[in-house]
Amino acid sequence: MSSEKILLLDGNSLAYRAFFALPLLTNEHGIHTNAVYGFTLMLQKIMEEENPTHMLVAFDAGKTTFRHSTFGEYKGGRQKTPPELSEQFPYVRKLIDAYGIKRYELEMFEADDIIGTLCKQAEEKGQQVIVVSGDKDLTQLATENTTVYITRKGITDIEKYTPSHVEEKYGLSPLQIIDMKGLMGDASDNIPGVPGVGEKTAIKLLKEHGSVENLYQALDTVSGAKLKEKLVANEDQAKMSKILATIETNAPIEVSVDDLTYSGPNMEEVTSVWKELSFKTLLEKSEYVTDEQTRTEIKFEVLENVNQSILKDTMVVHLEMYGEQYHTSELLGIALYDGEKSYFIPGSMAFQSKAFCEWLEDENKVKYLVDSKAVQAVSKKNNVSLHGADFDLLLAAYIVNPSISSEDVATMAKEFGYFDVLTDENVYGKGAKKATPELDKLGEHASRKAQAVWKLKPTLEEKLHENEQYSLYKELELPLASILGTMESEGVKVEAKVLKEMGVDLEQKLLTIEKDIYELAGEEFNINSPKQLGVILFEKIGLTPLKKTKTGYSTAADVLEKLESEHEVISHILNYRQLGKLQSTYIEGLMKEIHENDQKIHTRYQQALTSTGRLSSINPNLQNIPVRLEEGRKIRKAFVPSKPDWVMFAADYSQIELRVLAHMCEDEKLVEAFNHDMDIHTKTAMDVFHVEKEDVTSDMRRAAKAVNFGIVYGISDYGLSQNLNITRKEAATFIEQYLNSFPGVKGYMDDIVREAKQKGYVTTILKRRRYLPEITSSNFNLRSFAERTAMNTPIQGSAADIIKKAMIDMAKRLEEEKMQAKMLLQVHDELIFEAPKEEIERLEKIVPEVMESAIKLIVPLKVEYAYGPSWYDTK
DNA sequence: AACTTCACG
DNA sequence: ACGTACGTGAAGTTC
Repeated sequence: MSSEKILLLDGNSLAYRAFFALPLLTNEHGIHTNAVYGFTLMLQKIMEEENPTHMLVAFDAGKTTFRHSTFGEYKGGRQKTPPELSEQFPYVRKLIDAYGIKRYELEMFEADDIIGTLCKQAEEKGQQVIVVSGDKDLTQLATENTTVYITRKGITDIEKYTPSHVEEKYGLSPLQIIDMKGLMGDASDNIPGVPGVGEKTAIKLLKEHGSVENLYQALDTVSGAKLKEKLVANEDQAKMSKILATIETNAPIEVSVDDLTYSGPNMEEVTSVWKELSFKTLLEKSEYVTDEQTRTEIKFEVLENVNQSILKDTMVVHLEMYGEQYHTSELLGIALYDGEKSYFIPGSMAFQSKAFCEWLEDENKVKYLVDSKAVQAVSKKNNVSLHGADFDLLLAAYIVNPSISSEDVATMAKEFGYFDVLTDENVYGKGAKKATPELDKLGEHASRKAQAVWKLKPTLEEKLHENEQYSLYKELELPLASILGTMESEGVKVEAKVLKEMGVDLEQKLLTIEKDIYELAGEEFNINSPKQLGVILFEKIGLTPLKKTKTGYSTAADVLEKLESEHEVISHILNYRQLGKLQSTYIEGLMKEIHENDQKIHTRYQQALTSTGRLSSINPNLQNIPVRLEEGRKIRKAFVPSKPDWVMFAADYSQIELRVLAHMCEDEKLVEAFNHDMDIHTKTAMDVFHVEKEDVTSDMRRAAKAVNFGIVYGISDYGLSQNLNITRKEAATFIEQYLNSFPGVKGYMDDIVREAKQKGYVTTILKRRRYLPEITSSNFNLRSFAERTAMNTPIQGSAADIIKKAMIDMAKRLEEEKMQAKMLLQVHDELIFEAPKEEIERLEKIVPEVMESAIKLIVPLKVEYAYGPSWYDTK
């Protein structure tokens, strides 16, 4: 017997199995990938275990097969292949090609028949044959030389059918499997068999008689009158069923076993398909990708300090910091790369180098960076201003696809097909084991990052151009990074004393409320534990639970508010929660973040995180400082100017999201409302409730306001009903009335969802993109969510575009006017400045002017502003 | 690390 | 029939 081993796979069946075994995964371009992924895992495993010399994947060619001429309803009544699966077949084929595996399909024949035919040919050649499928019918092919692998639950779990295993399982020979199918039929293929005969009876009959034909010859000896009757009545059908179940082993195929030699995968092509489909786990695990040996070696020179001679006109500069908190963390070293040579300067000495600082400041020296905002912030701390930032890897990757959202160079690089860099976690370790590596390793890591930036620049820039996003990236995000870095580094002064006094006061109040609650509850417990609180309220006191969470009773504020009249303790709990939040998050939390040296808080803006284009703020979050309730709003009294005789100045866009909506949908009434600067909620109430302005009650206005919010969020009757505490039906009526009153809005909502389905993504005014793979999902929830996102993202994202542009214009204007005023914070639709009193008059003119003209819409933008001795007073 | 709650736009 | 309003971050509890 030859040492050749042939692997014959049933492509359709395995892809089906994979599809139903795995949840519906998608990559960022909206392609479903679960079937391809599962197929890949099976393929990897089986090839590793079997090491075949020959391979083929067979596919079904079309709907009609030769079996249909025997039985028209063959495979009738089958559910249509879900579109989520059919769209994956091209990728399965592509992957097979990349592996260098032959594939074949033949008109009028099924994959089974191709496999059966090749199976016999291979056996004749003396090859060992392995057939892999998810379909048990294939077990009829098992012989001494052929083993049939059938997938079990999951994807990589297989059952191996040799003739003896078939015997063991059914008490039949492999060929008798066909007879068995003939008698019992097969619901999935719509093979009728003999009605009333199932697996048990079929096996029993075949054990006695051997085959369908023998059975019918000896029908008299069959015991059981009813059974005999059924067999007689369905003789033709049984014989036909057997024919249908028989795999053709003599199909007119045009390939022969000799064509199927397999010489191993082309891993470059395989990984490129993996990249396309975002198979991150496979890419990470792949030796090809992560093995030290396959990673190209890099050279870098360690320098004591920066000398003039290495500083070129164009370079990558990368600051390697310990962790992401660059405001406080240690600068471990600086990597420089000029396209040929890599340098690493350990420690923070580089900023001592006059040559380096001057080079950073020189706008004619072109810099490529990983994160230009971080470099700007750190530079500013060293009294240096970064100029000439020309490429920012983090921002470029984010604009191409905001869902990437990793700050790690290796993770970003991998997305774009570059693998010669390690993850920070790999180099530093994680959790308790996290530590700075030795100099060599650190230098190599930083240098690899620097080189990755250089190599990735053309790839990303090409992608940006292709998507028409280059100017969004280069003229909006990149200059903004520098401004944000400066704002972060500038920081905002916070009076610890003010917070502390509030804290003492709160402490007292909390203790009192705590005592009251314990008394009313009749026992002491942890009020901060929803679980314990739930037991007290809903079991001990016996209130009615109105809502449940995954883990138990919901004790969220909206639930408690509905129970307020039921028991006295509720209002105390709500009060306790409110004050507790202030104490822990805002008093204690913020005090921890005040820097010793300058009494300031330096937040970090995440410029490459949100999927809509907004910024986010962390360590601490300064975008959610209380304002709605007076007690909380007092926190803002601690936010003060950094210099005596300066004031805080805040300006915010009024109704920016609804104005953006008006701009995009061009609804006549909405546009007119803004052109006349009407109160938009009142106007909405007038149109929805068909009343005159004078007759709009406060409740009507409140409802209209909620509807407007709903419109911006991607309206749903349920959401609105929750918000307004009305029934879903009433909410649905509101929405209908709204959309009838503003037909342009309805048109926009319909169009944007249709567009998202067609393109797979939505865009903002400045061509920011968000991919929405789930918009074509057959899962109602996933699809609905994607549809609401499709409606909301262009609105929220365009508003983000506008304020970002305003920030750039504002920074420029302040510089041109040589003003001292500083932009300190951005809170989505507002900008907060500090300025000397003398500049206020000019700011009152400049800020609204600049913000209102940031981006021209078909409706005016409106800015309101206020100033005072603290952030609290800017109302 | 997941869940719940709540602060903001 | 399905069950959710969009986008965030931080704190505290529980597993």
